Amino acid sequence: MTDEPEGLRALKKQRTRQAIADTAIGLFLRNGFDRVSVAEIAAAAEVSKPTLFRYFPTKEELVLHRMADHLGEAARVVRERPAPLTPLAALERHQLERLAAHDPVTGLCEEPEVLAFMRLVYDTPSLSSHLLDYIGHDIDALAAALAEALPGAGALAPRLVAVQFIGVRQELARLNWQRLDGGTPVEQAHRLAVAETVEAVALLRGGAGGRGF
Amino acid sequence: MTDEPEGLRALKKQRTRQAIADTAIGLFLRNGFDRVSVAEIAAAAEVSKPTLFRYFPTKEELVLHRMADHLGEAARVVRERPAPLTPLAALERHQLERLAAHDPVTGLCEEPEVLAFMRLVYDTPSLSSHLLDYIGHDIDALAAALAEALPGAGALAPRLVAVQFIGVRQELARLNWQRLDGGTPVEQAHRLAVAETVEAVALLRGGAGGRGF
DNA sequence: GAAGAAATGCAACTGAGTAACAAAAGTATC
DNA sequence: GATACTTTTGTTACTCAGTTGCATTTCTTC
Repeated sequence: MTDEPEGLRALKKQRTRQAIADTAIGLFLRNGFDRVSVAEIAAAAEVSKPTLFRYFPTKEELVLHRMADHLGEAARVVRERPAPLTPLAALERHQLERLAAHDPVTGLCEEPEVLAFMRLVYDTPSLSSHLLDYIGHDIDALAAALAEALPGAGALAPRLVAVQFIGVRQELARLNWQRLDGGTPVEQAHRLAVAETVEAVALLRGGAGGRGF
Repeated sequence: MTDEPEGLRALKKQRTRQAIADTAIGLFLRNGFDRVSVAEIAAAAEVSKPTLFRYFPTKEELVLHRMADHLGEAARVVRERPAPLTPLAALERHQLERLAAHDPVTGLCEEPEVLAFMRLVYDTPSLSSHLLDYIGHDIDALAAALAEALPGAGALAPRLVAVQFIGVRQELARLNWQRLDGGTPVEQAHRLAVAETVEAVALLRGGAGGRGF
């Protein structure tokens, strides 16, 4: 999976990177993103400011890199789907599985640290703004995978479907988090999330026309 | 429409604002967004730096405020649609009208300054990133209008349809611009844009299921 | 025309991000 | 195990976006 170039040097790099990110997120959660300076973070992590920026290109990346792992997940799901499944069916199944596992990417995770982390991202404009950039790459990847899966569909439809699916997925994740953060019990939130996911995919599959739109 | 609080003071304010924005965009088009500092802009516009920031909250706004006029247009179209039209039908008709008028918002405008302006926005990461924030507000407004138009639809479906429509509209606009910027003649680009708009709305209305997704 | 309000300029500041260069630490070679 | 080489780090100083406080000018109002 991930290259482990081994050696003492690489090990220390990983540790430093982890230490910086942990320190930063800890401070952000305690005091708010805008009220912590990178200089403070660097000092708390016992590292100089230039070093900090050698590990993370921007202040926002200190937070958002944790979400980068799941980038391109939708595209992978489409590519690796078993033969009988349509792309949308595979995406739906995968999404339901992630919901059942209470995976943070779905927004449905009751862990207090995760909830606080998501609140940090959603409540900080510069973070949620940057998050949209990530999502853009996700759309690109999914569009490519869809075009590959349906060679006869042209270039436009896959792109549009990718925009729609990723947009909807993101919207549902935000909704899931909002409910949990608002105090809704997990089991209830999970039932709602499942129902909404099924409804959303049905909407994507069957269109909005039949519903009066 | 727009308040005109009259008076010599208000007039000068409008003029100053216009002068600052024009100066800034001129410099950006000439040298690139990242290679012009706000200090330069302020100097060229014969204004101090704090004054510049009293008119525009960020460097990006100097460019993007020109797109703010059309914010909430989709929501308005839905609210003011004539009785027999469904929301999607009204949005489609309006979009086709804007295309016929070669309205810059559609991306289909051959004016060299407009083309260059859009290139500036699309090719500058911090600008296209900020543009997404605008679009977010557009989605919110359309979601509200759709929920109003279909009281029985619940809260979820209107939101999802809004996400889908605005996302798709944006994608098509980018495509239109790319073609014109790449040298495609306007008439041809217009025909393609019309066809794609119709196809996109058909996709939204009828769903992706029937197309193998 | 004078009093009050609003807009501007000036100077100095904070905070993100970068560049140059020197010091230190890890790796490889004999 | 010392030596030469490469990578990582710290220090200092810088650029640039955006802000603040205060004095000054400019418009409005009476």
